[in-house]
Amino acid sequence: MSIPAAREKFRRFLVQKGLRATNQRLAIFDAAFAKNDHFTAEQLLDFARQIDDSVSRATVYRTLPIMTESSLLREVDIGSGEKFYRPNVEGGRTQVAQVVCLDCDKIFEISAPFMEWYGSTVSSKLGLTPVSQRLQVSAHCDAFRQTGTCPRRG
Amino acid sequence: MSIPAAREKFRRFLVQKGLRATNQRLAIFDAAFAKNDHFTAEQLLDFARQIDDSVSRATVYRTLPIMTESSLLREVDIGSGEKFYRPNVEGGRTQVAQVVCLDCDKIFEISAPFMEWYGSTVSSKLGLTPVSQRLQVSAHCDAFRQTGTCPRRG
DNA sequence: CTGCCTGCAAACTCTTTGCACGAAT
DNA sequence: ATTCGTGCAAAGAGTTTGCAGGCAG
Repeated sequence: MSIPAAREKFRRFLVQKGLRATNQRLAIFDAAFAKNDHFTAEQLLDFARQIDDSVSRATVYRTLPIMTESSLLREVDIGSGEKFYRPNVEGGRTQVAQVVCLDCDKIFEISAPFMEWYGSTVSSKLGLTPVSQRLQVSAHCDAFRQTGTCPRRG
Repeated sequence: MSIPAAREKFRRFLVQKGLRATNQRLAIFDAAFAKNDHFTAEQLLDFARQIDDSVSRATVYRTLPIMTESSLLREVDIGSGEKFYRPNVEGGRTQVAQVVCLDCDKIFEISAPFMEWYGSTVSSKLGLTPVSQRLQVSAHCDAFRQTGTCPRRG
């Protein structure tokens, strides 16, 4: 999905929910989709303010759940105190796992379609219906261990 | 591993690390192992105080990492603001996935040995060495959806 | 116009930390 | 004795919320 198309989808989602397409919400959208990488709420605030300096922290925190619910953003919790978000360009149907490098502080995403099967199998045994599944691998960087620097770092 | 054996292991771990086997640390241990279920830091504090009412919140928070490092406890982060812990009776070698029921608020643990394989496979492609992996399934309770109550709730 | 949205700042939750006292070795 | 551990309370990080004014529909 292209960025303009996603922007239109966001607009439509807002209208459909009886919400208003304010400048701030659209600036936050643009900030989120300008970088194709993971970001925190704070980073998103900084960037959204470069587009519209009236955007406040509160509005960012209020907009993030809306964008997550509309599956324009995916929430990525790596258990580090703060949550990460990332544009969900594919449309949100793909199952992905995160590989978090403890040296680079980088988050890689890997397709992991078997997760869905696993969730269903395990849940049905417990009398549950799966909603979502998260697989996360924490790892150390080989290059960092050998040379003391990580090529991906920065 | 029996509870007395685990208690002895904890004592030995403390001594070996040059730490002291204080009454508070042992009360926290006893509280953690008295219930065979997940608990939060706050719940552990309550329960430890029933054993030794001099235990403070700070000491609980300072003791939890020690017990986690000694692999007597396992940390379970379901991305809900607060962390959960659970006695690691088997010894910590087993790979487990968590199934979290969104209706019951209960955490089930399921053996998932393939996770280790997955972590290694994916990490090596990225030039990383896996340290740990977490798989978590969020699900709704079928019984709750049909009857409005969940038998496991409470 | 009406009512949702906003920024601000205060509140909140969970966890960590500085300090002076207290206890284990 | 010495040194580490403790409770207390304050601080900290990240996020949420109450309120009075502002802007979209």
